[in-house]
Amino acid sequence: MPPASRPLEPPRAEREEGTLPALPGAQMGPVVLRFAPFPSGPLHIGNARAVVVNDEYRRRYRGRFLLVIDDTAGSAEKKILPEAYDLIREDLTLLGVTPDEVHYKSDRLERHYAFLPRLFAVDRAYVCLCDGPTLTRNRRAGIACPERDLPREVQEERWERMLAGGYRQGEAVVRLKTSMQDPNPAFRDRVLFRIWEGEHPRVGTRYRVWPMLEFSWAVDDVELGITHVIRGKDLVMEDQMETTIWESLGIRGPLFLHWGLLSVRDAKISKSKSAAEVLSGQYDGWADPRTWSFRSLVRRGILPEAIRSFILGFGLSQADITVPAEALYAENRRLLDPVTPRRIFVPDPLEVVVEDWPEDLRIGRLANHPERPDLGQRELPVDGRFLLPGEDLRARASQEIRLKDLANIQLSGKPSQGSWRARFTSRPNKDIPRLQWVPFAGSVPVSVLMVDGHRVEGRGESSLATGTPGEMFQFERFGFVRRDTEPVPADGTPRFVFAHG
RNA sequence: GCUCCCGUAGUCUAGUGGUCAAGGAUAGAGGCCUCUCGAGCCUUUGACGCGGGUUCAAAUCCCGCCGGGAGCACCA
Repeated sequence: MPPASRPLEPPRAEREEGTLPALPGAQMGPVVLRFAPFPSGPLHIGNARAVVVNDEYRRRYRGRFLLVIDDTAGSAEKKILPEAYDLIREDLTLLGVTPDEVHYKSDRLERHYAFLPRLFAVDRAYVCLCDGPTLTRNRRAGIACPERDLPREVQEERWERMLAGGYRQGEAVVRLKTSMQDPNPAFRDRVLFRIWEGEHPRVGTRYRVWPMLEFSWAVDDVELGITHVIRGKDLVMEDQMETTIWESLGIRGPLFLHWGLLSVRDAKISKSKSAAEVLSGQYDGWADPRTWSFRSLVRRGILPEAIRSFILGFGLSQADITVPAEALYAENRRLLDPVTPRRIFVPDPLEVVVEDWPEDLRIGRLANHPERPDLGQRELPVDGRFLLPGEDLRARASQEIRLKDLANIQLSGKPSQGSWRARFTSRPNKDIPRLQWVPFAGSVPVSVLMVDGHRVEGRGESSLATGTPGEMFQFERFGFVRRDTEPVPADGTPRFVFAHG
């Protein structure tokens, strides 16, 4: 009968609830949320908030969660990456989020086209024939475009001509009539449609007139029945645009809610840089830890549940925040620690020979978990020759140290001929530095991929040689690791990925 | 510069006029543990940006200031 131990199930699922405020005007059932990524790469930690918060509200209100791939034409700086369509869907699955519906912006152009005449009808849109620089200059100066007040018939005719290919890229745009005197220069007669003659990865060259984000959403949020748009406050001007459009038509749209900017201090979230490094082969694919993609986090053994509670802990505050990755690790550690077996890994191993090793001490018994006797133990044969972590060894060159769970030894200064000498002192536990060890004979090479992309090589206990990809261990005095799902290299060295300490 | 947003401990967050001499998490410090100087457990340090007002009473409401951030694209 094992003594009292921790519960088997990961603790504190209950902590998850209650951190997000109630959704204004929401009722059970009819709530419809959306997550709308631009397909330029896989989802990364920066998208986590949008996914988790919207999904959380879906769960709470038993509503619907729509994935709307925001794949309008983009720009030179923001290019669609064709494979991102699949990557994004896989990443949602990784997080345990299943969209109720999936839509593609690029499938909806006809709807956007069909909507625009409603704005002509209320005299709130016009076709502007200024070139780009002129448009910008006039906007800044508050000067109206000469085409602005041409009659509706002319606007509609020019619109038809745009659709028919009568203008080249850059020659015409459709603009919303707000006011050229609006105090916010950015808000003066923003562009609704522009011409783009490139080839789209999904719809090819079928369309040449593309809506801007704000207009497409003014249409889609209403047509898709979105009730709440919850996203970062960097998009507030888009709210204003949508609202302006709806008000001019007497349409009632969804409610907008925002959170402030979240940056993870230790994660350089440069999506474009990551993409470049991945595509050039500098990085180890989209799951390279340096990308901070969802898949890289999962590869490291960060549980979706940890990402969830990490995010939900921020609530919906509009303050801009910078959090250390440690906060995410703390969530993960809390879930992992109670259930994760311990193993021995010795980084940068150095040989230590204990010359007077006792004859009768031939087996080391190590608990698989310090607080879970029910998880059993394993036995390691010992003979006086060990591998110890180099860094610790050098720092304790002539001290007495404890081989954790085994015996105490006195190190005798500097190494000779590549190995260190030591004398056996005693067996019982002692309050001296405790180091992890592995028998010199019967250990295996182990490689651990760290967050910065470098590998720590070392030796581990022999049981690490084989196992199931994805299994988690805590390497004592090293950190939590996950057996890599990438193929084992030709030399057979088992590979792990470092999660955190 | 203009528009908008935000300001509770090192960091993140709870708090919507009294029950707050401000709660939690994480980090820090100290201790514990038949044994992780990197896990765990316990204890502990530490905060309402500043100045005015309103009120019997303000972290909570109002004004000003200071500080921080975002946006200002024919990108999303």
